[in-house]
Amino acid sequence: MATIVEVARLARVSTSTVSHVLNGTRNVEPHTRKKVLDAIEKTGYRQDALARALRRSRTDSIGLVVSDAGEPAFAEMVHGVEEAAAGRGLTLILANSAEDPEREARAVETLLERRVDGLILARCAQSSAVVDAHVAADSPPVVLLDRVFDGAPCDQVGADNRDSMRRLVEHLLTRGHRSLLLVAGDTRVPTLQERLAGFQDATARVGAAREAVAIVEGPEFGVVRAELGRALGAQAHTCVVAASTPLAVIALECLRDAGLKVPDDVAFATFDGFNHSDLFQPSITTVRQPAFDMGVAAVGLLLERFAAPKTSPRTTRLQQRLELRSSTEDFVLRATEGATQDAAELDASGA
Amino acid sequence: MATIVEVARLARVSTSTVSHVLNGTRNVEPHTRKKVLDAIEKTGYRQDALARALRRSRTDSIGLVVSDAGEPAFAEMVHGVEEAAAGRGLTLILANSAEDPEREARAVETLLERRVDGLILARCAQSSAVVDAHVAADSPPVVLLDRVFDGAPCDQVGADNRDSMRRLVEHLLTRGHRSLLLVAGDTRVPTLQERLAGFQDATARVGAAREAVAIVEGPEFGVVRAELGRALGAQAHTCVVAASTPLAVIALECLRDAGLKVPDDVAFATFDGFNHSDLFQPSITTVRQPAFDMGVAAVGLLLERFAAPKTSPRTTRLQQRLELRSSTEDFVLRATEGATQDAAELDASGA
DNA sequence: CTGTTAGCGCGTTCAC
DNA sequence: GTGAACGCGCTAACAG
Repeated sequence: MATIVEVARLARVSTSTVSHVLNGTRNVEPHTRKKVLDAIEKTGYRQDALARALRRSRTDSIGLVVSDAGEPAFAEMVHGVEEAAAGRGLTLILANSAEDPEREARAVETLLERRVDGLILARCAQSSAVVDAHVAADSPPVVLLDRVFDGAPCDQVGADNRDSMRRLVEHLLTRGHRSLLLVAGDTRVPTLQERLAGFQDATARVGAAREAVAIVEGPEFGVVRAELGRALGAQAHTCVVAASTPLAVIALECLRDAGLKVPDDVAFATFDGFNHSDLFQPSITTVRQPAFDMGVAAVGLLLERFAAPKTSPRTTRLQQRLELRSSTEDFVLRATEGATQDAAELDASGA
Repeated sequence: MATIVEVARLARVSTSTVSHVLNGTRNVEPHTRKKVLDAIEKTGYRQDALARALRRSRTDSIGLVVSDAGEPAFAEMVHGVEEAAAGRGLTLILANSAEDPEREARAVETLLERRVDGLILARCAQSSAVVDAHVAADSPPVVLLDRVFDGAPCDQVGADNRDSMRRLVEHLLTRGHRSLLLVAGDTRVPTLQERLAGFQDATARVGAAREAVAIVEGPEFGVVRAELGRALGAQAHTCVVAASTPLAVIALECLRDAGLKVPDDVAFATFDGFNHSDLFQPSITTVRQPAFDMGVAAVGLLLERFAAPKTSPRTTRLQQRLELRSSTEDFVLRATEGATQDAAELDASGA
């Protein structure tokens, strides 16, 4: 590979002139400029981003660490981040922690060694103190993605999980459901914690029938599955709500094993959801995360942070879309008087 | 950030000793070693990957360009590449060409500027000559992923598309189908070209009923959709086969619009497919691409290429899994004599 | 076993 | 408008 020196020699100018032609950083006579460009063409010269970065102490790259590259929602965030980054001339270094705090810490370390200009982190459930330290140190700037929390010392992009879950459950209540089962999962994860809170917000309003509301939570998928199986046997719920796609998979499997059909026997709704839900049965009511846009927004925050390093941290919450489908809409409640009455009240109160 | 010089000063040794402690590249006395480690601890020193790479002329990074980061199959490949790369101490720079030759060329250029040690390319349909040139130049080493072709001047990882399609169609023929419709898509894409060839391999054996076999191809999804709508109206096919997930989506929509139910009115099968197909109806017979493993294999080839730069290019074809589901298995052919007879023949011939 | 030093390729002063 | 020279932080070759 040709270097800038060879280009300069061939063009009979100094390396600094070549550099200035390349970067447009000062005026150069059209004639010499042409000589330089010709020499570049002739030698097939290509800038060395390494040397350039070393000298400028800027890499024009950002790092992204996701907690589960296999999950479609995260894949979409990656997609969004790549799109936005490429659009701004930033290259993307991608790492996957696979929900392993140790791998996450190593990934962050590697990215810092590579001197990324900024860092976007979708942290894992039990993120290590090492990572926290870097987040707080904030050099380079960090944006937390998806799993955000109040009072974080840096910029964040999340979804309005609590609100969306509340809206979803209120809708279900309006339709007359009183016996709901939430598959909440690992509530140490902020996202799932927020969704649980939203569920409680909504169900708290129906004091009377509250004993009919059940919540299955736990960090282990196996445990959740077992408990869910028990819960489904113990009581007939009219609607099951899953707080994420993996949990929805477990729930749907459990329902199938229990011989319960959606929506004939029980209604069903989930967060995140499945692609192309409209094409398949059961067609599932879904709170859809704007995953791509969240990735884009994260890059946006990072760039604004580059421009204004001192301003105080901001949190962006993107709105989720409630996609109503037959899994809840076609479920026919055998209306008891109480339920119908409650529903009427809720409607009247404008939920 | 502390540099190696400060560490050396604090430890009262030379920078080269620090370097050797860091890299384990020569023996150093336990005592001085400890001094160095303490100094590193105290200063919070971290290696600068940029300077290191510049000096060693190796970045320990690889570049990956995919043609559609939004497609789950590619997302899985990315996942596999990341996993394998991280496992070998390589960081991954990701770019998405979004099926745009120009973006692809820019992405490759950027990765070369960043001096990646190797390049993995899932090229877009109309890959530019610029990219071809780099592939041929082979510095750094290139591995073609997914969209491979005979006689490529570099290593490749693909799937056995032709074989798998042949197996799928032979299975369908065995079940008595004679009137098949293939949604082939953009046959300039090697993958789809191979699947089309496999389809023809299999159907060529049933000479008699051949006029019943239809193929819808074309680079534009919109055109495919329109043609498919016409084809479905023109003739009653017993089975529709989609050559990829996006095509499957179009096909399922067209079938729905035509009022045809899967599998009651028509059987259906696809390549790549949808996640969690077992949980939904229609539950679709799918030729599943080992996307993750393909990503892993690509990194493997790259590493072997690092070790042996001169050996001639190799192509790895990973086997695809045929997942039979109710979309084909529950379809009941109103058996004409001819069909049953043909099926018996095929069975006897051991397809 | 340890230190000195040259340069990897570039951008950027500071002179002219 | 142009060029010479320095240094970003590190490793490798050589010297002791």
